[in-house]
Amino acid sequence: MATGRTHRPATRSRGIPEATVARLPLYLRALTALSERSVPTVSSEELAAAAGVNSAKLRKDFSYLGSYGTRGVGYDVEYLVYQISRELGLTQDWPVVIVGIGNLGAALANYGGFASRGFRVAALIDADPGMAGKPVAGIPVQHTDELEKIIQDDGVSIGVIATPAGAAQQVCDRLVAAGVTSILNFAPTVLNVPEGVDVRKVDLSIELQILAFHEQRKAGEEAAGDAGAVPPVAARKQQPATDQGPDGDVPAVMPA
Amino acid sequence: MATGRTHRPATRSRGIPEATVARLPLYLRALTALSERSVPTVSSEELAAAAGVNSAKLRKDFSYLGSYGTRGVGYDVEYLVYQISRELGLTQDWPVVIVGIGNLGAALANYGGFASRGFRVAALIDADPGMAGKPVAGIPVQHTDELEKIIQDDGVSIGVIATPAGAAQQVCDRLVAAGVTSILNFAPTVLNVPEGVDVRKVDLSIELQILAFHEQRKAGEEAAGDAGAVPPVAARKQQPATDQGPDGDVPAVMPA
DNA sequence: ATATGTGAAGGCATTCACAGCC
DNA sequence: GGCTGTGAATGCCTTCACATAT
Repeated sequence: MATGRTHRPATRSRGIPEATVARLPLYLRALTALSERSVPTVSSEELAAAAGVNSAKLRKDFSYLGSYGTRGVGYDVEYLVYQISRELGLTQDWPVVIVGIGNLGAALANYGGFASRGFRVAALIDADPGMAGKPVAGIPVQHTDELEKIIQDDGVSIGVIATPAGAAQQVCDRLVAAGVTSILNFAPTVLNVPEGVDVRKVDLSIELQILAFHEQRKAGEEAAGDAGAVPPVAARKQQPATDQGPDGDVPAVMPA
Repeated sequence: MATGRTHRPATRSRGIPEATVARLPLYLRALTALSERSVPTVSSEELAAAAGVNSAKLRKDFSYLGSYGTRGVGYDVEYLVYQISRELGLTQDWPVVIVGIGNLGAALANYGGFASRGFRVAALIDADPGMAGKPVAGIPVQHTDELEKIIQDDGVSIGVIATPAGAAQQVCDRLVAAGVTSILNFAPTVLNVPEGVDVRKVDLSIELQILAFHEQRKAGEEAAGDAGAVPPVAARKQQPATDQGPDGDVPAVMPA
């Protein structure tokens, strides 16, 4: 600790582990709920429970941000909300464009949690000329031709791709060429991007397949009958307190 | 155990690491594309590129499934498609219910990749009586009252929650009580489930916040051309913060 | 007395690099 | 020669357990 005073978040922010960054939004959500109930302080134990992680992990995570707690007491809710928001970059406004206004794109445009925290839908873009001008979630859809102009005019750096898989890479290329450096991809495709561009993907189909894998495992406890040489289970896994952790999972994906 | 070379035939359906399981769907998708183009074999290098991972990782992943490749040649596409499908449990049909047919639920119901591979939408469920009977994606929406009956009648073990955050835990409890053991949660809430139930979550807001974090870091780096040296204090966009912040403007709000 | 902050230990996952087989 | 399969090395993340602070 050495530094008894003067935290230096800027210096540390460089070294926050990815796994920790991925949990900060979770803590922030739990803290915001506490804040709305006017709870002044919270212990690592309580907050961890609310966020669905264990307390040691939470404390370690917070230690990367700085020493924001008080021993023997806990954490000041408002202060932590502010610190995490700042660390995540939510104290500024991020204009976002959504490309592909089908069912999913419309759902995203209507998603409340969007505007609520730092993000603002700057534009909705679709390739169908018939959609141009139509308002979705109160925002008029614009044609793909306008893509570059929109991004440059509004200084958009985050793009959401909700197009069919076949169009995704092309849209991605145009977004990147126009200046977007972070992409959230809902299309079931691997996107190729140049160095320096972050991509995160959300893939329904993959999530379901992972669930199916575990589901099959659960079911295959007494019926092993299937093609191939699926061997009988040798060591039965008793049902100990599976750490269950709502978390045993890795965030769906990592940046390319 | 570590001494000899435990000659064990490809019989390790048991120890597949989570990280590997999470990538199998990716490989499967790439392989399916190859299969459709009638490509007979593929090398780890090519397949890895298509899936967006590196080849050493892919080979290691496949080694957990067994020795399905041929040295000097590569992997047989059709054979691998089958093996991975089987491993993921996709050779059987998984009935799925979607609860919460708002914008998002409708988008999910319409999502093609659903039916295409092992999954079948068994029912759409919504709490709004006004929606009952209305067809979405060709499937009539049923009222929440029917939830238990549907799950039991169809033997549903996978449920998708696309309700508002406030309703998610309640829906989750009912799904679990009725027999569902795997849940895909789109609501921005931590779900509490008993042991043995798997939950995976998809959270737009969290993904955006993670992107914002990296985006902010990129922006902050532009100004600091050189790392390590003492950067100009004023160049940082970061706020001084450090003290109990009389606050400033905590962006009040939060989703649902 | 109580709860944080953190070295140290232990577990996983990724990457390396080469032996083994075609 | 070419490419897979895999021990070994490396690095990251989690968990433990306790010194430290209020």
